[in-house]
Amino acid sequence: MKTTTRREDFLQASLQLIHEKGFKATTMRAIAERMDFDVSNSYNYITSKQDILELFLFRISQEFHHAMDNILASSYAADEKLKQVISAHVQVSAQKPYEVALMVNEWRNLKEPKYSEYVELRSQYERKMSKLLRAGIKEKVFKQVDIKVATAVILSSIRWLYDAFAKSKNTMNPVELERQIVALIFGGVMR
Amino acid sequence: MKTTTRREDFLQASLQLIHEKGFKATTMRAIAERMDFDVSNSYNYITSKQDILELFLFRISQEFHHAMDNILASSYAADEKLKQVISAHVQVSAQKPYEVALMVNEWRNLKEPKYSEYVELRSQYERKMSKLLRAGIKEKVFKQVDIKVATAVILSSIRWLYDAFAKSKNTMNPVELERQIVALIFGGVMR
DNA sequence: ATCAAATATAAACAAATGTTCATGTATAAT
DNA sequence: ATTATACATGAACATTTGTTTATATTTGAT
Repeated sequence: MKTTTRREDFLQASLQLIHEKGFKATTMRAIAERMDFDVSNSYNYITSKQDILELFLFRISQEFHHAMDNILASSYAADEKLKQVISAHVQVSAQKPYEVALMVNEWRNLKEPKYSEYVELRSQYERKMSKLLRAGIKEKVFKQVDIKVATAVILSSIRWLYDAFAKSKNTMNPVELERQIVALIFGGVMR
Repeated sequence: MKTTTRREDFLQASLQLIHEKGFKATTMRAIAERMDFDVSNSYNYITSKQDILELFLFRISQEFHHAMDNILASSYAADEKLKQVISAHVQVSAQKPYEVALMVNEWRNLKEPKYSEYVELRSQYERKMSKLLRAGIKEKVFKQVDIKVATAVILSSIRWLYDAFAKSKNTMNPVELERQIVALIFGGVMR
């Protein structure tokens, strides 16, 4: 079977390099060099450098949205939903740390109109999280916290995950990690 | 009195622009244009573009370290210390949101040896937070959480603050914000 | 009024960068 | 064997970018 590997290899090399150096600092020549061919050949696989970024960013964003949508549409209680959202973040961060890294660090490098599109997706995701929290408060499973603050705190508190997995893919146990994080977000640090 | 305003104006314009566009995307010409003078004149105030970044980054980093050190050296209990660390983050983020933004987003653009220096400062800060948490667990005021995870979660959960203040300098009330965040980190979301 | 420091301009530079074009070679299906 | 498709090369391009150099003007203290 032909897995059209060449293009995928190129994209993986790009992803790796962008993660290492940042999007702006990653030159087309550097990617080509890592693939052991000339710069110009890169344009047989993509039509512009921006393409690479857009490709990864919108794909991984969609993945998060899908997970979130399925969880919200379930009949679980709000606390179980929140647990599952956290679980999804841990799992995606574990399986695709470099893509998540782009989501955290490189989305600013998108150009219009993709930039605005992406910012909107990001806002939508935040709104979905807010919705979950609001429901949980109404269900009386969550405290009466400020929704905006809680949304920011919770989403922000899991944004470092990709870094832990990017550094050590094997040593980390996603299941135990999830347990720890859920414990903290649910119950805080105080005894 | 002479407030040597010219250089400071230049640096403020730089900071503003870097916050807007990112360090790499901010050109010396763009800064000069905002100051209404020629590019070359910029080099009467700095010796290189890197200088600008280093200047802001190490200055603000020191500010956080100072605050943390004073808190750790106090005789407060661990939970009160943690509260004060959070308070310091809120205040610095409120007063210098653009500098904090650089700390979050642009430190990767430092070049060696400053890059390694900065990464070390960052690690030190994390270690100080871990120390605080470890003490709190021993004092039995904190739960027996995983120190590494708790450090990452807590520090990460307050990294968005600068953004809230950069967007709306006046509408945000730092005191109330601090209260909300402390409540979440101390007690979690569950009722 | 003089003189030094601060502030500004104009021109030029070397290097880096994304991208294109014309062309060539390997591969696999017909 | 022919042909279409995938994969590759080399040269060249127009811009952009950080920085330097030489020189001028403004400003404030003496």
